[in-house]
Amino acid sequence: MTTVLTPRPDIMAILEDRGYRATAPRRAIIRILEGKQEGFTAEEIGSELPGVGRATVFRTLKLLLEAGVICRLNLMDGAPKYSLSRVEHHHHTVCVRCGIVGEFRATTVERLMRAIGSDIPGNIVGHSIELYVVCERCIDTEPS
Amino acid sequence: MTTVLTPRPDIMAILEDRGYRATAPRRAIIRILEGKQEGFTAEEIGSELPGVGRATVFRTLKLLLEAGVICRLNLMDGAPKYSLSRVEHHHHTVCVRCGIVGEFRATTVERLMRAIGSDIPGNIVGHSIELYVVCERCIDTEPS
DNA sequence: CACTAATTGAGATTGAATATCATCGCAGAG
DNA sequence: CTCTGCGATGATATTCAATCTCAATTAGTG
Repeated sequence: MTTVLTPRPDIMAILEDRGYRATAPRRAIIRILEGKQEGFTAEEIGSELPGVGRATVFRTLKLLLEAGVICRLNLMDGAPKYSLSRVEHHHHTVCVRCGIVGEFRATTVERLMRAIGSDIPGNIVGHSIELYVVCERCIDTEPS
Repeated sequence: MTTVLTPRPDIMAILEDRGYRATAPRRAIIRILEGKQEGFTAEEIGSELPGVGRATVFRTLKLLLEAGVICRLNLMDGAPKYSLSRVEHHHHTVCVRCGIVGEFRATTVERLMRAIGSDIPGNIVGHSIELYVVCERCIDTEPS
C-alpha cells in the first residue's frame, strides 16, 4: 500500500462524478488550468482559448469552484483571481507587485479560527485569509 | 478626567490634515457613513445622496480608505463592501445571509500572522482575514 | 474680494460577469 | 453504430461596478 502524496486526480472525472458532461471546452479549460501553477484570472484563461466563449469560461470556473478544485481569492485591490487547490485546506499568499499566488497550510490557523468562532455570535461557515507579500523575485528585481 | 471609549474623531478633519478640502459632497458622504454601523456599499451611499455624483462617492471612499478611516472587505461571493474602522486593527465577520459586517480583534491573530510570515519567502506587507458566519438574527429568522 | 488649484458631476467608457437563446454535441437507449 | 434528448455552448445583449474626461464650480489663501 503506497501513499500517494499528490493524488492530482483527473479533474474532468471530478466534474463527471458530479453529473456534468465531459465536453471539449471544459477539457480545454482544465488543461490550461493545470498548467497554471501560480494563480490565474478568468480573462487570462479566456484569451488563451479564443475558441471558447467567455460565458463558458466563467461557467466552468464556477463548477470547479463548487467542486473545490480551484479557489477564488482577492488581490489587495480587490481584483479577483483563481488558484488550483493542491492541498486540502490552505490559504494564500499574493504578491502585491507581480500578483503571483502561493499556498500555505497552517493547522494553527484552523485551530485559532475555531477558537475565535466560539467567542463570536452566530455560526461560522467559512473563512478567507490572504497574506499580501512582496515575493522574493520582486524584492530582487525591483529594489524599489 | 474621563476616558472616551470611542473617540470618534472628526473624519473630515482627518482628510483636511491630509491636505484635502472640506467640500459639501465629502461632508455629506461622511455624515451618511457615520450612520452605517454595520457595513455599506458604494452604491448604497450613492443612492442615499442623489445630489452627489457616483464618481465623487468612489473618489471619497478611496480617500477614506487611504486614510484608514474605512476598510474594504469582500463578501463570500467576492462582492466588495466597506465598513467604518472603529478599532485600531481588526478583522471582519460577514453574515453570508444578510451581509451584516462585524468587527473583531484578536491579538493572537497578529502574533500568528507574524509567525507564519517568518516561514514564508518574501516580505509580508499586509493581510486580510474574513470570517463568514450566519449571524444570530439570521439563525432565528430563517431556520433554513 | 479675487484668484488658483482642487473638486465636482454628467456622461462616456471600461471591464468583469451574467442572461438569452438558437444551435450543437455528449452519452445513454436501443 | 445510430438515434435522440437534454445538457452545454457561444455570439450577443445586458447588467453592474468603477473609472475617466472635461467643462463648470468652489474652497480657502492672500
